[in-house]
Order: sequence, then structure tokens, then C-alpha cells
Amino acid sequence: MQHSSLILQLSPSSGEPIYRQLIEQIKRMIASGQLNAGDYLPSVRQLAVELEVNPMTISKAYGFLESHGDVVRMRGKGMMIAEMVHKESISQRLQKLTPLADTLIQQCKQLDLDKQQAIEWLTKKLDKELK
Amino acid sequence: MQHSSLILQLSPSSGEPIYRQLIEQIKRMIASGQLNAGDYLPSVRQLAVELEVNPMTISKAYGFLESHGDVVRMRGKGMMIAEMVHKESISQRLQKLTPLADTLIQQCKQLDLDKQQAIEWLTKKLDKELK
Amino acid sequence: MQHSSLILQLSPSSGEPIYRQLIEQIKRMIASGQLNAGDYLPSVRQLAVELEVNPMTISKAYGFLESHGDVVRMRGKGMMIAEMVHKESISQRLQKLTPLADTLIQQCKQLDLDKQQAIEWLTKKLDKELK
Amino acid sequence: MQHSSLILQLSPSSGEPIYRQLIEQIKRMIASGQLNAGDYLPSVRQLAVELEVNPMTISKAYGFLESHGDVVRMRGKGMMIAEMVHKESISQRLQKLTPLADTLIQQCKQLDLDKQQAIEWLTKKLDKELK
DNA sequence: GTGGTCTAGACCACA
DNA sequence: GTGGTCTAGACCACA
Repeated sequence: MQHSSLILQLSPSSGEPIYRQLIEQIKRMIASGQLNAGDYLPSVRQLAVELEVNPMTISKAYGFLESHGDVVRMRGKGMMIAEMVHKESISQRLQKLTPLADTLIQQCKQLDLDKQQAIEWLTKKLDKELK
Repeated sequence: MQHSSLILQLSPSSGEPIYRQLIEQIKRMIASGQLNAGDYLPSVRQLAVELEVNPMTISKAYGFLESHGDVVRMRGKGMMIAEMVHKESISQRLQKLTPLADTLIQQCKQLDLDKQQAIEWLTKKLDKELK
Repeated sequence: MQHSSLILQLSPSSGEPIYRQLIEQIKRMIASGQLNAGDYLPSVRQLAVELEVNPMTISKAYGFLESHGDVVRMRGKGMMIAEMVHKESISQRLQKLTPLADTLIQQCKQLDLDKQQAIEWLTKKLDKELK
Repeated sequence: MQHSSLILQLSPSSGEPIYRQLIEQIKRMIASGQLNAGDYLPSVRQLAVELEVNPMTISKAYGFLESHGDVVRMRGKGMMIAEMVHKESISQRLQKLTPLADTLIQQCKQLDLDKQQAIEWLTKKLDKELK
């Protein structure tokens, strides 16, 4: 019943509601196999403290994940990643970047950026910050 | 006093409020020089029809741009890009992609994507969709 | 057909519409006998130039004054103060300060000002700026 | 976290927009220390009922106060007077009467009132209506 | 024609 | 309970 340590990062100022950010981030970690069937999510309280967020917000996110079948509520133990979840293939996961990439493309257009310069800048940034 | 045709694109499903999306998009077009000092924004009503959005939502965005000094209200004529605004340099504009790039990096980590594959996928996508 | 020179002072930033300000100010000058029956108001164009205001705004104010019987439109000559207007007594004119005095009182309360200090400050200011 | 009872008084017939009236009145009460850092403003809905005004109008005023740093939005709790606000000195508060006093002076001139009579009338009125 | 204000009422995120 | 966003529609000042 170990609790995985999650790489969760919230941006409270974003328009995106916090509970939605949590849901999406946890789904990504399931898709990538960083969270596997049988793993446990951190407890509502623990995560609330860690992320400096109201426990109800965490609870709401967990509730959604449960109602969509991604996790199951184990009485007295916490929230467990459902058995049915499956790690997704690399190309499926790359697809998940599409909405963000589309926004990026829109912003490049609005900033009237040159294609080569934009690609170069991004490549450099990703190369530096991804391991 | 011609009204620029803007490349504005709303995502109503996004958590980001519509008026905020408008503000950010117009600011980008000012930064890139697609909107210059003295140009007029489309009228509230015209843009409302075009984007299928309530006029007050447009008005709210214009109000913010005015209160931040980006545009000035010309009585009876509409909203004009302020004289004081300045086109930004390419590197300044690339900097504006940082928040989005950071989110992208975070998602890559959560999806446990390989650096080379992620860069390759993005490069291909941008190369295809930017002119 | 001489045109009186008016002491008109507009505050365009005020919420009070400009044409209303004009109407009220001209009425006050009629009440005080600074404008008498038979006097002419400045022409719309002249006043528009002087006050840096759109001629239509002046015209609208004159139209109201006419429809309320304070002035009459003299074909080809301009707007003349109506014969029927009457100079008001001092106490009637003091009464006209009431709305402003009420606002002043409200602001004193909200600013939690001491009665004596407020009266003293006002007295000093009026004594200095009135002749 | 008690909600102060405010002495707010609207004049709907005034040209001054309601939300502007609210902003100015609340600012005065902050300047005078009737509203202190940490106090809560009445809730949007409560004030809307009390003043018989649409909640959005109140919300608009609160939004401006927030964007100018006078109040901070406390999620789920309401709007709190910002910690940074400071009570102003008596002479600073007297200064805030200047615009109104200037209008008063202008009206006295236009009504061609005698200085002594105007001062006397005002003094009597303030003496009667301020405590 | 332009933008601004206000209402009545729906729906949402968060505590 | 708190504030925020959005709509549909009325009415106003100004050019």
C-alpha cells in the first residue's frame, strides 16, 4: 500500500480549475505507466498539504477519477489505480500533446514568429529541460 | 481608420475565460506588429457577431486593454491601438512562449516521453502547420 | 445681437454628460442674471471650438434649453434668452447648491471628517477662490 | 471576519455610474479607517439586495477595487480589505474634498452668489447635518 | 454608426 | 455559503 510520489505541479493562476489539472496530470501518469494498476494515490489530506490546496479540491478530483473508472476507492486504504487501466503506446501518448501543440501554433502565428526560429527555440528549451 | 481583420480563435471549452483569451491574443498581435499604434480594433458588435459571443464579453476584454493602456477609446469611433505601444523584438516574443513551453515540458515528463521523440514529433507538427 | 462671454467649465471625465453640464451651467447663469432676457448665447460652432467639444453636443444642450422655454431660436441670429426667464432671488439661488452640499456632507461622513475641521477647510477655500 | 455595515448611499439618477459611486465611496471609507485591513466587504449578493442593484454591478465595483489593490479576493469567503491599505491623515482626507469644492466654487460664480452669504449658508448646512 | 451601463437569470469553481 | 463568467436585451451618450 505504498503511496507513489507524484510529480504534480499546479498553476493556480491558470484559468484551468485545479481539480481538472489534477485529473489530467494523474491520467497522464497512468497513460505513461508511472502509475500502474494497484498503485495507490496519496491520501487526500497528504496531497492537500503538499500542494497547499483545499482537501475538497483533491477529493473532487479523486471522485472524478473514480467515476471514470481510473481508480477505485479501497475502504480504509485510499484510492488505488484500477486494474483495468492500461499503459498507452508512445504514439498514443504523443497524441495527447496535440491540444497544447495547437495552442503553441496559434500563439506563434499571433506573435508572427518565423517557423525556423520558433522550432529552434523550442528544441533548445526542451533539450535543456527534459532528461 | 480601417479595421484590421484579426486572427482570433476562441476555445470556449477551455477553462480560460473568453475575455481573457481575447486580451492575450490581442496583446500578442500588438507585440508582433500585426496591430500597430493607430490601428482600430473591430467594433464590439462586429467582433461579437464574428466570434458568436455576447457583446459584453468583447466589451469586457476591450475595457481591460484600455485600463492597461494598450488601446484608447475614441468616442464614437471605436477602440484604437495606443500610440505608446511598441512592437517587440523576436527574442522578446519567443520569451512569451515560455509558459506554454513549460507546460509542454511538464506534460512530457508526466507522459514519460523520450526527449528525442518528443522533439521530433513537435518539430514535424510545427513544420507542417506554420507557414 | 452681442454674444455674452460665458464662464463655462467642463469636466469631460465626469460621469455627468457634457450636454447636461452645459444645460445646468447656463441655467445657473440665467438664474443669477448673468444672462438676461434678450441676450444671445454664443453660436454652436463658436462654443464648440472654444470648449473643444463636438458641435452636436452644444446643439443638443441648446435644443433642451429651447424645449424647456429658457431660450428661443431666432432664425438666422442664434439662440436668445427667452423673455419670460426671470432672475431668481439670492435664497432661491442658494437652494440650488443643495444637491452639491448633500454630496459634500456624504463625503465628509465617509471620510470620517470632524465637523469643525471640514467647515474650516471649506471656508478657507471658498474665501480664497471666490471674489 | 465580520462584515462591516457600510454607509453606502447611491444616487441612481446621477450621471456617475453606480459601480463608480461604489468604488469611490468604499475608497473613502478605507481612507478614513472605517474599513481597515482585514475587514470584509459585504458579500456581492447581500449588498445587491441592500442597495437594490444587480449583483453584477456590485461585482464590477469589487473587481475594480481588487485590480487596484484595495481589496483581495478570498476564495469562498469574500472580499477582504488588503493588508497594504493605509488610513490617511486628516489633511489628506480634506484634500479629497477638493474636486467637489471646486465644483461648488464654480456654481457659486455662475449663480453670482456673494462670498459671505455662500459661506454662511454652507456653514449652517454642514453644522446641521454633520454630527 | 461607436462604446458603456445595467438588469435578470443561468451556470461554474471553490470553501 | 463566496465570487466569476456569460447571455440576451434594454437604454444611454456621443460622432
